Amino acid sequence: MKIATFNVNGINGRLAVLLRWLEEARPDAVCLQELKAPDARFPIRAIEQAGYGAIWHGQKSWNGVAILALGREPIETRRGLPGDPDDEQARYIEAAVEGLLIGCLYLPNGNPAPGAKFDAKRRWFARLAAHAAELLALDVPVILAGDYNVMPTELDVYKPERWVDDALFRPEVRAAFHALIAQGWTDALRARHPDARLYTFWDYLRHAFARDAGLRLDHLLLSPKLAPRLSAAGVDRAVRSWEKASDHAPAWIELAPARAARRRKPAG
DNA sequence: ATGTCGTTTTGTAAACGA
Repeated sequence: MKIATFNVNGINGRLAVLLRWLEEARPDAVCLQELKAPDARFPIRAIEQAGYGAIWHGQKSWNGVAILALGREPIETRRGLPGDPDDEQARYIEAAVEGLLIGCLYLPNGNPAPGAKFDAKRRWFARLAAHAAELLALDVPVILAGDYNVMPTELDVYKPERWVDDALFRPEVRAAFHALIAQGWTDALRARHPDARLYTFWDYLRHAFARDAGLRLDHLLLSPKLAPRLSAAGVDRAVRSWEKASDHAPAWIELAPARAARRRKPAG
């Protein structure tokens, strides 16, 4: 089973890119972020014609998240992150797909830092951690995928010293990410590629992609029940080079069938 | 600072957020 996350940066402006990638990659489930469209303008017909069922949580101009499932309808379990009734930004949606609970998230950018936006990012992160802990307590297979707007370590930044004061890399935000991991989650791409420079985002400015001046911002976190099934992970870098590309590339994982996880190798 | 996208609108150019 292949599961991907992709910040599309405008689902209507990038529809041709999304459809081409769906056709080529054929992921079984997809988390999308930055739809930048209200619910009524989600291109559900084109998505269905590509073979996918979908649920979405849209918003005019900004944010917006969706979950796609190949050949089936995702069963929505949550819309919006709990913990703040005044939060009206469309940044979280959750669904059951093929026995898997999938949380799709778009964490606030938080710039400029310090400031009100940075404080809001930290509060949203705290709410995510609280909800993530509740998901772990369910003791079911869970994946939390999306644009976390965090580079977890220096290996995830083309030039770390330039980013130390940025909301995407400040110590408070990295600490929040590592505290989340410490709950028991597995950062799937890093688990499969411990030493590789893997980026999922390249700025439109200053020919960042041509220079490979990238950041790893998009992450797939696996619950303990799911982590043993991780068989492959990667980034579809080429998508970033396509015409009218998003500034993010899709990140993906492959999971072995559930029964394979029960086979244990002898210790040692 | 740089400078590039998609989006929206007291709209076809400028602002905003990323």
